[in-house]
Amino acid sequence: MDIAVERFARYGYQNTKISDIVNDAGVAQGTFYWYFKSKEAIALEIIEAGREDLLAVIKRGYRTGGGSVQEMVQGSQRLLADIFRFAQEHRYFMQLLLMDNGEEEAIRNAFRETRIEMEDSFRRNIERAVELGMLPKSSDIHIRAALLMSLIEGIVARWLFGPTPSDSNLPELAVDELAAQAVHFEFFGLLGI
Amino acid sequence: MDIAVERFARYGYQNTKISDIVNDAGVAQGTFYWYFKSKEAIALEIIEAGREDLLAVIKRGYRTGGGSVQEMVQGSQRLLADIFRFAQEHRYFMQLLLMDNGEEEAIRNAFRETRIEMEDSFRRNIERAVELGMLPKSSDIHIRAALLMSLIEGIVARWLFGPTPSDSNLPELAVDELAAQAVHFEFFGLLGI
Amino acid sequence: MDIAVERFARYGYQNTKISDIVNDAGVAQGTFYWYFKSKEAIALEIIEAGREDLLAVIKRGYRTGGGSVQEMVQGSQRLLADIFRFAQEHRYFMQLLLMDNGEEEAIRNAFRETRIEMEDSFRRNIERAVELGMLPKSSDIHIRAALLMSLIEGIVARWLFGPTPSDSNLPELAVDELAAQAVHFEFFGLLGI
Amino acid sequence: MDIAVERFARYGYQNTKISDIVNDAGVAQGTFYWYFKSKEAIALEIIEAGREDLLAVIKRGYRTGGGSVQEMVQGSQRLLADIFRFAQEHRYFMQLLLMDNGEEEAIRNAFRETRIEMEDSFRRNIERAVELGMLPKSSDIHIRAALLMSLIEGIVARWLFGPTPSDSNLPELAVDELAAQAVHFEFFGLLGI
DNA sequence: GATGAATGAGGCTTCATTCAT
DNA sequence: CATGAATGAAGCCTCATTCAT
Repeated sequence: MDIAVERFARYGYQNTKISDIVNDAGVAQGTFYWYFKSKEAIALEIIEAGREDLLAVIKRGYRTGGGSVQEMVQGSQRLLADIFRFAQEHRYFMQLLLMDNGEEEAIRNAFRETRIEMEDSFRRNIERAVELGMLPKSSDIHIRAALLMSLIEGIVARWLFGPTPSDSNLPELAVDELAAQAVHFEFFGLLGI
Repeated sequence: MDIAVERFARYGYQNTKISDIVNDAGVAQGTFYWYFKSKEAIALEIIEAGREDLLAVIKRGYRTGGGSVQEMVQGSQRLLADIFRFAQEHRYFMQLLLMDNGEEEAIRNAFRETRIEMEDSFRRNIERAVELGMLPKSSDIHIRAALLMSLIEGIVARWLFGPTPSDSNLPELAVDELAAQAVHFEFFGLLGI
Repeated sequence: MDIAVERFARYGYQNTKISDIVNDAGVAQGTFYWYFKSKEAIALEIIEAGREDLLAVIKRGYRTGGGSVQEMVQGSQRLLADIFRFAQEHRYFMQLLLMDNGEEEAIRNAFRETRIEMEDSFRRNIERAVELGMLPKSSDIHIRAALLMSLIEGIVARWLFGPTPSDSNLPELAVDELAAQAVHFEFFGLLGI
Repeated sequence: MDIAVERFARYGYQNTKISDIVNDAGVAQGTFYWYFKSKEAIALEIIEAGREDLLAVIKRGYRTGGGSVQEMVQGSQRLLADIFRFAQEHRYFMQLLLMDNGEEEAIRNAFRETRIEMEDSFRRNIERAVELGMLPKSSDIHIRAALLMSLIEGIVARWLFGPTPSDSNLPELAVDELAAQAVHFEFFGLLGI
């Protein structure tokens, strides 16, 4: 699965031949089919495993127990840092999750659902913060969650998978710096102090 | 090209057969090759045409001639509205641009460059605003541009191509409402008044 | 289709590779799929064509307009001779029809139905003869038809496709001789005059 | 072997995987190869066992010690009944014997030889009856045997393995009734009293 | 310009058989 | 005797591209 996820991310699902995977793995073609029902099956297993790990990270990051705005911002920054760290450690999975709007129905859906669950977590987070009076009420919580999720997806994709202009230091940013910048934008926007 | 871009967007590049395109077009298979050198060639032509149109919209939107913060915000909102309108009218091209990180090297690069140019436009916009003292100085302009671009890409993708939760009214939002929400988040973040 | 039917009959459906057929035909592998949807499809087309021809022969052979027993026997002999001649001229199709209780569901059914139609024709023939008083009434017309059909199938299979003992002259028998022998057994049995 | 013969008969030799057989048997794949050299080997063993049993039945049935025509008919009916009973009790083997003109050379030949031996037994029977003056002389004893064998094969196949028209009572016939009908046709034909 | 038949390389999957334990 | 993981050859089918007309 490690070999497969890397190849899927680097060269694409369709461009990855079973023969590539088994060659890398040093086993025979038939051996693949002892462990996986099909090419699609291994992709779905990869997604499922990644999904669980990622959602666990997000779930663990929820420590919104009320408190000051500053504490909320710090909490958010911690969560983003966790997510970014996860992305760094599972870069091939994240590349697929963020960038592969693949051509295979089932696979696309599996990724899609993972992202929906992720966005949902953020939405619940925002909701709670609104209830606690830490964030202003807004007509559509969903749009805020969508904007936040867009932010995270986009910034991670650019951070890890480029491309970035040559004079940008984004790729070299440490996890905590990136989280600081992102969370700042998240709460204060371009105009924020 | 209209037929092809729709099929590419709906079913994917690899899942679109030349025979599908020509069937829809009502011509023979060989005819395709009179007009396009290859399957890749038509994709690249599609991208090139879309790229020009899109960048023209963005270029036209630049009317930042200094002024108050409010004017800047209004200008930005106008630009976003223009972009959203373009996306609405060229939904298949936008779907490919935003969601197809395809498997074909050349095609992926063509999309990628278009997005880089787009992001670059935003970066220059921000730079100018900083120079004019309308936005606070920041260590990395690129990151701000990346965050802004992420915002726009993510929100357009969700707005037009879903999926969105059933209780979200995002898909029904009018161009101007969406632009208002996005620009508000852009400048003030979640906490913004 | 001629090439395919021969290979199917000689070596079996499963043992016949598409590459065998196209090699014999002197065309490329892909060309096969321009004319036939699949390997199964060509088999079904072969069966359909053979079925129509065969049933046409049987239908044409019905000239039972009443008359003496001798005329009935002669009519039956003519019909059998027609069938045997057809079998001789379509030996590969007949070999499949009579001997291939193949492994492919759809193909087996297609052959099966053809044989059912054939047996049905014989049953109607017998029925008419009984109505005309030319044959004794019998509890089960179906069994008589089954016995008659068995006779024809078995004798044709042995005549054309062997194996026969070395001292049997069955394979060398002319169509009319074979028909005479078969019809004699049909009407009079082993004890018949 | 019981499991294998059933699967071979129901789904075909080629459609039966070794893994199917061992799964049904509740043993491991490798175990199969401790008992049988190959897939073909088990098929040949199945055929050999069935062949011996079947020929024993036929041999036992020979009690033609001269006598009246009526006694001859009764003897024949007893033999057919024995064969039909055997077929009923070994339906999967019989299905293969009668209907599987399989694709595997060796297997096809093994079945073929069994049927030749069977037909040979009938031929010797007829010969003796002719010598004893109980049956009329005929130019070709082989053809008579072939016709008789065809009769038996065809009627057993239809009786046990269908298909039969819905208004036929053939499938419900008891062994003795079937034997009576068949032997009647055998000796007297369609016209026989 | 247009047609559509022909090409052929390439990939996923199956499954009988082997073999180390 | 038994296990079950591993092997790898083989075949059906797809589809971008070509080309004679």
